[in-house]
Amino acid sequence: MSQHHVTTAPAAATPIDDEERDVLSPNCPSRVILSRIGERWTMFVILALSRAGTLRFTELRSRVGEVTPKVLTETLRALEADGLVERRAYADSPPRVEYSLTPLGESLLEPIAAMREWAERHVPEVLASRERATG
Amino acid sequence: MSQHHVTTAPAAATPIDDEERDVLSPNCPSRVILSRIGERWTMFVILALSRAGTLRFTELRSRVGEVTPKVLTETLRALEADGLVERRAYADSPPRVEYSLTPLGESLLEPIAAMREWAERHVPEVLASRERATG
DNA sequence: CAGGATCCATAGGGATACTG
DNA sequence: CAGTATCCCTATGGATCCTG
Repeated sequence: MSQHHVTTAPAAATPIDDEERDVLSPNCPSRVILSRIGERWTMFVILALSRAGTLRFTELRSRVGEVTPKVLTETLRALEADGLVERRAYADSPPRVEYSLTPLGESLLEPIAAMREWAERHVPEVLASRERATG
Repeated sequence: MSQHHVTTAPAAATPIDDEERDVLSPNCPSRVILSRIGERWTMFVILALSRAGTLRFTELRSRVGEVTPKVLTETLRALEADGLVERRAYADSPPRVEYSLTPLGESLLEPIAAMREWAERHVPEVLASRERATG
């Protein structure tokens, strides 16, 4: 993620008729979002929050059961940085922090649902095919 | 990927009210497909094939410009194993191999489109947010 | 042409232990 | 409670060179 691959062909008349090339850019919309939701715990966090509305750090953890705090924190920070999740910290003692989806995060639920539907309908075939291939 | 987490609760009245837990299974439909399309070159290959219909190995490469043959091969093999891409080899000389989407692969274009639309509409916000966060 | 074979770098994830 | 702080490991992806 630290590479830039500066495709800055300056003012030269670069014929950008093809959207194909776009897919390769680190800033390609699809890539940005797909690489984000493709990460290990992202989907879980988003779906958990979409159901619960609001969850505290430990609640989130307990729904997974296997995430280490470090990794969960990283996931949440990334989602927060992307504006998909809101982190609200209260100055209580003991500390209390609540996570929830932002409107932007909620808007993502729709394409996610489409993907899930496809997955539920077709992944059995994928798995079968995969098994045939590897044995 | 070697775990199974066989969710085959036979006849036992296992209260599978929560789909949440499912997300964690390696065989969770969503995870299967998301981790596949989340891989570095998968989307590119699928989209390229969806436009061209059929492409040879080198044609595919030239559309990317940066994939090494090894990685492209791995990507294609994975897609093939999943039944999303068809590989047709002709016994010519020089060798000729053509890749295309299977019907299953084509059916995936729909949810992908939904995701792309969301991405194109909202990723600017994500990027802006991301910039605000990291500076 | 369409890869196979090798070697290598790194990042994503994880295990553990500790703290404001 | 809600995280830090460390150390560590493997898989993914890449660079290179070679070949049926």
